[in-house]
Amino acid sequence: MELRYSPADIETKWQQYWADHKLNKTPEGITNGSQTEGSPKNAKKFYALSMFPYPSGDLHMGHVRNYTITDVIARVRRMQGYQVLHPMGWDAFGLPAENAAIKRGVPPADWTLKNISQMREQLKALGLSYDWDREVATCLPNYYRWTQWIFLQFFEAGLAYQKEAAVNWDPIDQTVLANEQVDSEGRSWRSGAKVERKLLRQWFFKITAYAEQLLNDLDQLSGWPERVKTMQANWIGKSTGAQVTFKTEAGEDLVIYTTRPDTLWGATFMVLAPEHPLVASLTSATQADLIEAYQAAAANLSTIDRTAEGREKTGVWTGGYAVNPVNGEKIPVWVADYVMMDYGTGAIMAVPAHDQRDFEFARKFDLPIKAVVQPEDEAAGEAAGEAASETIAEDKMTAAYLHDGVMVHSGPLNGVASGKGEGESVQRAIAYLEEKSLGHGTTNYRLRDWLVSRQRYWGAPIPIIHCPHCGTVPVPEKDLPVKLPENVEFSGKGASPLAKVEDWVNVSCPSCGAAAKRETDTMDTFLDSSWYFLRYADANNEEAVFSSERVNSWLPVDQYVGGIEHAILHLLYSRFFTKVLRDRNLLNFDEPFQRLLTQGMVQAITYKNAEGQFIMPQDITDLNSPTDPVTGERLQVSFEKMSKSKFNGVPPSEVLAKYGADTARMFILFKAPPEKDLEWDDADVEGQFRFLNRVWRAVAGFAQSDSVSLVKQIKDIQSQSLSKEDKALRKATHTAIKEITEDIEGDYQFNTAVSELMKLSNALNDAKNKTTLAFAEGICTLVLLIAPFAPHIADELWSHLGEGSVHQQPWPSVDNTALVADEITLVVQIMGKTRGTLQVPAAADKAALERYARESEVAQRYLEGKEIKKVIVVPGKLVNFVAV
RNA sequence: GGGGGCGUGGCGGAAUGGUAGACGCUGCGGAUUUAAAAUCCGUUGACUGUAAAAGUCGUGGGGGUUCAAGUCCCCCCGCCCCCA
Repeated sequence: MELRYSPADIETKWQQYWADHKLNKTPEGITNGSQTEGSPKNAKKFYALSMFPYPSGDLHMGHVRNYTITDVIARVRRMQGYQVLHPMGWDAFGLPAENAAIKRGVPPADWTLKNISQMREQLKALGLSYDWDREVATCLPNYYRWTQWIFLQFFEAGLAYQKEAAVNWDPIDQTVLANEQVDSEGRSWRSGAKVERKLLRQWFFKITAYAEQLLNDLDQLSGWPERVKTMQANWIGKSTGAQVTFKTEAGEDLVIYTTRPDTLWGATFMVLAPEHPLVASLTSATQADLIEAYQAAAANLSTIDRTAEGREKTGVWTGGYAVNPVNGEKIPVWVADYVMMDYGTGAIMAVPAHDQRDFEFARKFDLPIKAVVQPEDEAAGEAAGEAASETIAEDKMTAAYLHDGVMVHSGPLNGVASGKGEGESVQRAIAYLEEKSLGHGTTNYRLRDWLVSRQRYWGAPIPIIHCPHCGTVPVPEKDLPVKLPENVEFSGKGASPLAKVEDWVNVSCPSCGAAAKRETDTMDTFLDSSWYFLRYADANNEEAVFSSERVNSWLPVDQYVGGIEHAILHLLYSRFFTKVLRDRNLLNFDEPFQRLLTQGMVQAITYKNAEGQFIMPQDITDLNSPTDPVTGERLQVSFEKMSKSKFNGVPPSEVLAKYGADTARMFILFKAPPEKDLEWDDADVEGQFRFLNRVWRAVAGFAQSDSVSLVKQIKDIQSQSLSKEDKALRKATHTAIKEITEDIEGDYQFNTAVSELMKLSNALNDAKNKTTLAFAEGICTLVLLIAPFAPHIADELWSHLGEGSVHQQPWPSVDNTALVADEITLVVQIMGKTRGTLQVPAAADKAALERYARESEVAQRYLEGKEIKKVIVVPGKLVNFVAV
């Protein structure tokens, strides 16, 4: 055995061994009455999953971190005797492939498949324990056939529909986007372009039908980070309130939605969205031109622009009025773009005294303000930062009054406490409205239906045929998949490239046989990724989307790992799909991902000049005191997410070539807790490499000594009969087992798990006698414990110690007798301050501990001349004297 | 404005209410070496102090609970994320 650790010599060897011996194959059950092949029925199962990557062609450090985390979990579970499903695949549809086709003329399929095989090799080089037999790629017909099939399930269930709507248009990618795919600044999640508004006929999925479930079932997700659940809840945006029917002068019903029906008596005007259907009939002849111009201007603005806080309010009076049903007051109806047609009813009553946006609008257009909530007393008014007088003076208000108080000028609500609680104003108002048949309590969601069609080529074609006679006809199941044609021209402009492929578009109607046309839009790639985790359970099924039995036995995913950027998008869509497929009786669980870990970013150091430009490190003379190569000014140093544009990317291939996969894995796990951002540091990588070298030398030294024969006797070891030193070593060994097992089974504290490996390694190196049974046990345990983290070196070392692959050995178990110490360190405190420690027998009882402490030199010194008031004895820990 | 998270040495980070800073990196000193790399040993919160000791302060700031607070409670400051 080599005394020098050389990862290049062992890593590919073991990767080949694992593949040859099918170590990572998902266990297959036995086919009999109750069990289906491929389903984990008897044993405990564990489904470990990383979010699958887009095959860009190159693995980056974020991937390495994500997959290493899941791999450690999968490997530990296997050693613990679980049946493990740990698959990998490709989120392979998407725009980069199409852009490559436009730029370089490479067919998207070729480009994608080449990238996949390249990245697959990179993944294999990391020693990730995937069952490659279950690999999926969403761009292959044997996968997207079933994506199309699922689309038809949605269609059949009435959850997929077409409608004409003002949608988000990405001018760079030349396609529409769902609301979730536009950030808070109105930019595309992919291209970063400012999205535009366009009126288009598009396909939608009725995710709003599941809004309530998607919100409520968040409670089931105890293994999810709180902030992800909060983000989803915010996105769904449930609000409760009431719909109230006003009457226009012409006698038409004008229904508004409000979360504060109790303030109805304070409504002084109304506002309609520019798109509201009643605008035309309400508009007077004199206002018509102004209104039309305003509508035209609003049509070009995105939701984000229209609702931005602090934006100057705009609006136009229609010239019309409506009647407030609770008090018969006639109030003017305005049109303004801060009211959205697709939220609530597209119409609001404006209560400027108690709504900030209404307040700003009223002040700008000099509309009346009427307060109907008054602070309960002066103190409340002052505390709230409002007018200090007992009553709010409408003419002096500088902001809407949003705090609690008492209802006034509100007919039946006068004197009632304002608020949403039991018996408070909001509930009383709803009861009143319902009693008088003026309105009713209702619930509203911010969540909108999911726009799923895209005007691009490289996606799953929507399996629909448009027939002039039969209308929208689903492609019959037997005709799936609707394959993407290959003879396509890519221009990157205008409609979907599919529209120009005549022989593909023109088909006969499956229903009546007449000449008809295929739908030329493809599906949002988020559909592909909303069910891939189900397909892994039965990845090679040619007959069905999956066997329900297999899916029900493997799912839910026990541990899902991915980036926080999918907190809403992918995770919300996947939850929605799961619920719909459950309601189609295809599976029997509510939530797809039991536990979720959102790993932090991988960052590296960047240098920025005063203009905010990133400077390449190789242009900087002295990295310890970096200055601008041109101006000589001091550069700003910070850690940012790795990227080419910031000149701080570290390609995984470089690290693998220099140190090997095991070092890369260990470094990434050790450097930071998984959910926190990780700062790349070459010196720390070096440190990990040194650590693996120490492990190698320690084990190699032992394996070459005569003591290696002791390995067979380890199972007979008994702490009781050992020397003091061996006992201590054995305690270190079993402490490591205990701590590492707990770190992994608990909150995935890989950083502390690795530090425990280091402690054990240190204890072994410090051992004076390296020929003992306790030492042999320590060495073998170290190799077993390090196996999930650094799988190659562990297998190489194990091959010199034991039989078979280390990854097929059982995870070590703690011998509690080894953890018992003969002596403990007793802390002596005086008045709560630690003054010293002493070694005492572990078996000492409270009285004995107090006696030891009292007689100790430190206590004598500190307690001299003082009176002991009280003694606190914490067994096994400390004695504290309270003395004056 | 609302919600969530965070604040600990030169750095990354550890600490069931019980010795703060585990483990690692960096720095410093030393051994080995013709020299270097590699390796090994020691040291590395601040301050006071010494021959050796020993002591004081210290987990963003201020208060509180407790024999004992990084940890629990109240107020404040700063940073990050999400939603408006």
